[in-house]
Amino acid sequence: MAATGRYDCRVVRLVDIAKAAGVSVSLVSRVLNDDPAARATEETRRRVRDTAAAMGYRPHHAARALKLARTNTIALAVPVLTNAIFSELLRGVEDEARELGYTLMFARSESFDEQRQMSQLVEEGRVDGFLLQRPDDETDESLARRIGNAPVVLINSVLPGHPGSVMIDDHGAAALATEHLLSLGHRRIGLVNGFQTTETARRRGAGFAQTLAAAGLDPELSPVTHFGYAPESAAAEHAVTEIFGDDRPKREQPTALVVANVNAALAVLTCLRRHGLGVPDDVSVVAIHDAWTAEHSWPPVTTVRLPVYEQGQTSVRMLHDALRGIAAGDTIIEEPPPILVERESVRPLRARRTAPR
Amino acid sequence: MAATGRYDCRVVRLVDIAKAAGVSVSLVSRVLNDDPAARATEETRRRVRDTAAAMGYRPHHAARALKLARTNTIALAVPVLTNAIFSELLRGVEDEARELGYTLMFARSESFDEQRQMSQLVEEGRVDGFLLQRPDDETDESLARRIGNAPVVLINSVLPGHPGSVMIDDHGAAALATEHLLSLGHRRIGLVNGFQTTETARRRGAGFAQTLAAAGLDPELSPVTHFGYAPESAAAEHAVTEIFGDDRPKREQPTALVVANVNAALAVLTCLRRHGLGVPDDVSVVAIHDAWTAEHSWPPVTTVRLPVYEQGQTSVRMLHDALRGIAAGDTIIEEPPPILVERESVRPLRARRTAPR
DNA sequence: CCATGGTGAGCAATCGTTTGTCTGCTACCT
DNA sequence: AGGTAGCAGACAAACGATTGCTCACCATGG
Repeated sequence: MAATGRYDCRVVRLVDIAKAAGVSVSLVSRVLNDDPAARATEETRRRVRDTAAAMGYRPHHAARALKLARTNTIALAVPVLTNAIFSELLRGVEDEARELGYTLMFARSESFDEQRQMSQLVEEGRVDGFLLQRPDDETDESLARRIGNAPVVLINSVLPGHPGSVMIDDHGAAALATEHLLSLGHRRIGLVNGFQTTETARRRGAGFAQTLAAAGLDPELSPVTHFGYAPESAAAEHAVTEIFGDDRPKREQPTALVVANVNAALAVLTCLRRHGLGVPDDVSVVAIHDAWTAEHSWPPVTTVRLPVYEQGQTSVRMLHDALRGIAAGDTIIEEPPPILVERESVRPLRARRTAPR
Repeated sequence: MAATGRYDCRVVRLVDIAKAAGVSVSLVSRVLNDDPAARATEETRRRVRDTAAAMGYRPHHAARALKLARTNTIALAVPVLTNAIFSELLRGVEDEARELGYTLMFARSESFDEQRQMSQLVEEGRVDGFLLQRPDDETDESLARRIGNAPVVLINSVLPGHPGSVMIDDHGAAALATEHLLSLGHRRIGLVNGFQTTETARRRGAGFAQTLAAAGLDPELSPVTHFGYAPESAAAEHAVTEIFGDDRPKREQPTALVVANVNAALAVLTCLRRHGLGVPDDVSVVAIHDAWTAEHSWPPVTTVRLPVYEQGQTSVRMLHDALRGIAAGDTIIEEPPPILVERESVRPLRARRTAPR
């Protein structure tokens, strides 16, 4: 047997099994694939299966993909991999992909650009389709071009004219966070939100605003910022400066903050401290999304946990359906519902250190 | 044109270009691949290239992989993706992979097991080889079985008998952290280390111990724990309890801690607080590896930054060499050297709140 | 006794590329 | 003028798996 390169890669092929079992290649293929057209005695089938197992046969992926025009591989493309929230999504995606027989390939959205479109993965026959979480700063036109007409399910994002988005209950999560603060007596609440261009920010902003309105509060007293979540950038600093800076009279400053993303919340904590504001003594903080980092910040952050694992599962199922020609509409994961995880970054308003009323 | 499924996937093939340009398939292939055996006039070449570009030709990956027995794809398998340190490694791997013409595929080490061996990826012809960071809790035998005889470069780990590991300067990093604390007057220093079975923990432990020994210190005063880094587990709690628990007389407790991993350091901060120990007032903390989370903890953690980006690059180059039959030995990335990033978790010993000596 | 049909299995084309070999043709040398 | 060298390009066989079709054999029924 010839070795390819320095590694002894003699792979077992159908023809090897056929020879060993004394049957034809096509019969081996049919038996191993449980093809109903396979005409063989039970004894022959067993012999084929046994020799295949004994020789350690693995179907050659490229050959099969070439013949079937199907790779049984899907890609998951997200803006950043190193994100504690993403790990939940990944678990769901991975579990469901395995369940449905897909191999999973990861990619960072950023590793694609005008040169290297994502649709290339499909055109080149590397993957059948992909799950995509849209980067915050990309225009509709650019995204549409990168997607081409490849089968795509969008995660936490939408594209006008594109069917198949999977969202979570951003509205409900923001409402739950806001209600929690309201129930503790807070009346001036700020929202540190993501970029206004993103669908999640819109939905979280709406949940926040509607909850305040339902409580009969004046939106003027509820500052909202839109600087995104990236902890490396000065996003949090901008947000905190805008809300607690000198432009705003002290007595109009919020006593509590809803931060639309737990990673951003960690940066917000640092900035609040720099501004001389204590958490929770001066400002209470609730973040949307739960992650292990929220437990290890100071103070540990109260969060709203969302069903991200289930979102991952559903995304794969939707792509699977799309690949089989079953059109899918947009989906919002509402089960299980958002849950409040109470930690130490929140305190009732009356217990504030400086101003009891 | 027939559409596969509901998506219009008419891919452009060589034969389409050949027909359009009025030449044979083989000539198109040769021209597009710059095959020196291509015999064609400059004019023909241009015509072929132009029509290929105009028709948006993408070579079909599976067909090429089948013919060439080479995928130009490598996989990166790490225990956890959601790790701020990993993002640096990933950047390096991705950049170098693109440079050398490889497509990158990610996998979590955990998604492989006795059923689904990693070597399957190679046997099935999905990837040419992979980069693997060994999970902390796997035995040599199990790992060797999962790898099979596939081309693998190990990252931050070793396997007896396996050539080709890429390490960073763990020894130097631990030494630098320890020296920093020594230079500030600390004499009783603890090490919160990873599992004793891992190579990185051994090397960091050695750097720590040698530095202390060189300073003429008694190792008995330097407690070392081996509970790993996972922030979800009780690893940090075990470590802090072992070092600062009641078993150890108060006066023998360390005044400073080297934590072998920045993620673990965040958990350690939380545990120290729970034990009533202030950082840096009662205990100074230096962590190995730098990450954005270290800036946003309380207090921000002093770290040792390591050249993880370069490690990623080198790993890909080593795998590339191995695939071309160039045997590679083990490598330690020593350039650039470890750098101390000073933040607020460290204070000179004489300035301690409680004990001036 | 012949037609029919079911059973067990093999033949051969095909997926899109690559690559060794072959075929004309022109031009040049002697 | 005949032989040959060199050039432009086509032909065809792979790579490994899938699948429609064919084929031989045997039993059964009319």
